[in-house]
Amino acid sequence: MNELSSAYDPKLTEDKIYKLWEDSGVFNPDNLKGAKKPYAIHLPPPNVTGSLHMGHALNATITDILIRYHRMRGYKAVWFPGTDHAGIATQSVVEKQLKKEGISRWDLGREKFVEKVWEWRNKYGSIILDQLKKLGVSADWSRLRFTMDPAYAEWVKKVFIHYYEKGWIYRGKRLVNWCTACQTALSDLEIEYKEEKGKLWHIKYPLADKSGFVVVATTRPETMLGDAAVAVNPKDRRYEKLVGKKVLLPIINREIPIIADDAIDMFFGTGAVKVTPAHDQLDSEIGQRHKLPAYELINERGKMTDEAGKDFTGLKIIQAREKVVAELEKLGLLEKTEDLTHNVAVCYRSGTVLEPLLSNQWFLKMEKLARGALKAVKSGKTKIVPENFEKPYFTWLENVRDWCISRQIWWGHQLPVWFHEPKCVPKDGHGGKDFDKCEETIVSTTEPECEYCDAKFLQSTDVLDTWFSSALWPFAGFDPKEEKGILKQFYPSSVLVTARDIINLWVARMIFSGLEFMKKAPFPEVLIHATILTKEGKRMSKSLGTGIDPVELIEKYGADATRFGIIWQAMGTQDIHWDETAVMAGKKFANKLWNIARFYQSKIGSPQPTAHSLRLENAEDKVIMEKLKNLQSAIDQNVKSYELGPGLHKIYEFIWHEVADKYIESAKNREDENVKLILNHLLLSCLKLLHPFMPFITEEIYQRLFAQDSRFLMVEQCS
RNA sequence: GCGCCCUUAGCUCAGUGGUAGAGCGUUUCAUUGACAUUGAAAAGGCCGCUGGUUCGAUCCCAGCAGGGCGCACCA
Repeated sequence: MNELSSAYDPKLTEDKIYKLWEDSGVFNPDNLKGAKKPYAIHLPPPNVTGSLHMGHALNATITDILIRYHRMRGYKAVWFPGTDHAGIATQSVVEKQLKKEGISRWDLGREKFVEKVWEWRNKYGSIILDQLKKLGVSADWSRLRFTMDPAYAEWVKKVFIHYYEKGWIYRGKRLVNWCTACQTALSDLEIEYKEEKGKLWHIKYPLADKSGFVVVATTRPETMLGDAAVAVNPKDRRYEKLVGKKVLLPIINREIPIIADDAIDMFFGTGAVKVTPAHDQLDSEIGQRHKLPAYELINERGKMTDEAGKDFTGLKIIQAREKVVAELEKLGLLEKTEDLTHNVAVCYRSGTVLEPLLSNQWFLKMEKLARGALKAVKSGKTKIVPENFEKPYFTWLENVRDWCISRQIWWGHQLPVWFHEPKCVPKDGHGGKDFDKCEETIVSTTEPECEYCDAKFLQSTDVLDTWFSSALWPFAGFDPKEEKGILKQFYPSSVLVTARDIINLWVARMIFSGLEFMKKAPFPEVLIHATILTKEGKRMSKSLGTGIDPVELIEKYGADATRFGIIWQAMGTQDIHWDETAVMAGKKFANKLWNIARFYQSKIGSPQPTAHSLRLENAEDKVIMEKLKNLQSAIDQNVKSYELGPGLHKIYEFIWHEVADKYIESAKNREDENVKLILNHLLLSCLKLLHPFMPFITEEIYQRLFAQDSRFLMVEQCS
């Protein structure tokens, strides 16, 4: 038992202690002898787009506290870690990196590009794991998963085929949100809105009978080339007499009808709206109601098509807009131009303005799945903590549209869909027969063979929405040899710890996937934790330079201090305005604890008999023991209701101001034996209480002062 | 437009139907004592505003103002 140095140095402790834990195998529940009741949490798999930020650190710290707390209390606790391939997000960071070298993904081709992304994921995947380990995360690394592991991929295919066979997956040409930069469709949840200053052009559409004009207001004049109607509100008196008449669409010179539709807001613009069914969500709905044709003006590259007319074909959207405006001006049909600030839909990854356009995509019918997910929460089988996050969950599920699950990117799970070659290849000796019987599309885990001819099937080049695979996280991708056993023991898991921004994107989809494939919701509780913002209340982001790297804090103050600083501020679900002084307080607190241990070492030396022999004759002994008892049950209560910040504040208060400032100060003047027993009991109890929050220093002190040898870890000493 | 949340010390935040609390910062004093990453103390608050309920409101209720977030709209 070496003497403790006068100041605690996390650098001399943390790596050594982490190795001790890893070597002991206690992170793997199979090695927890005697533990019975399962306690399981799945790490929300971080995207392999880059390194972890404070949000991950908060999530990981909360989870580690819950896991360690339960492991210490005899639960068979397991934390399943892993990472997410994060389709579009990862693809786009790799593309950006390539762009710096002047290469596009098209230059490389699909196969080589995907290799590059794998290289990226290997690099960042391991950086992420190192970061988690530095924080002290006690996850079961022997069961690390990645959402593109072979076993995971098998599940993804199985799930797709299951839905397909139920008739819930269909392919259709629908209006989707198209990102011209990422060259892919996006789901409704992948849209973000950006406020932008634009213009509102008022355009005169001449009535076909030459009796006057209808003025429409638009922010996108170029789409007039694809107008199929002008719509007004049926209650709008101004246009009452015009409904049913026709206008002559300028430039294109197409006669289009004036129709009445309830969706039109009488008070915006002129109350008359140009309807472009192929390039606007609302217009598309109006188009369907009124059976209007959809003229596809804009292609997937964001350029005008032939349909836009000779003068416009091939122009970029902005060029087409300028040209249309110029033409209208020339024709004297531009009434006026107003400035307007409005929100434009942008891609959540590239920030590019999204184009609504018609595209062949695969959709998953949401009706029944959404109903199940709604019921799970409404019935209380799955609780969202705190409750107020239930409302947005309900609202989304109640109004959800079918989920566009196909993406035109290269990084991800290719759809298990196979298309017959365009032409049949006669089988030897059987030429020319039965070709029309060939299946055009087959859904299958493996490459199918045509029954009727020798043509090959080509796999769909689309990949699945990344959330289609993350939705399976609570049950997919385990080693097939032990999958059954793991799911039997640890499905459903005990709680899901996550951030509010992915409640619908991820949590809702895990719930309905779990219900569909495991017949049970994947977790009884969803803990929604705070979001960490800058001190000024701004979003932390790498690109804005407002991000903080948890590893820098760990280097500077130590992992325990970092965890302390995070949890110290995590008082509820209120956003955290990050304050580094809390981490400094953590560092000081670690040193305080260390010096309590030094005092113990110098005054008492060796471990004392345990609490059974305590006699409480002295008043201050009674008081401190009473306070300890109260603290212990308060912490149990706090952890149970996920109030980790308040719990930590109480432990801090007790250790610093009760144990150190009061009890130890008075103990200095005492010579009796009882004070040694009490101090022994106090220090050990404090280590146990604090261990889930600050695992390194507590383990280090425990190893130095209490453990008989290094096979004895805090984890096994605290039930 | 609909919904949720926030407003308490200089800063970041707790908290309770009955003298208002922490961390950091500030000021004063102490000093080699387990710890200067220390101890003792102090200053600093119409607990956003206006009404209501109550013997009593920072807390409960209503309204207002300011800030944040989500959803919808954004022609």
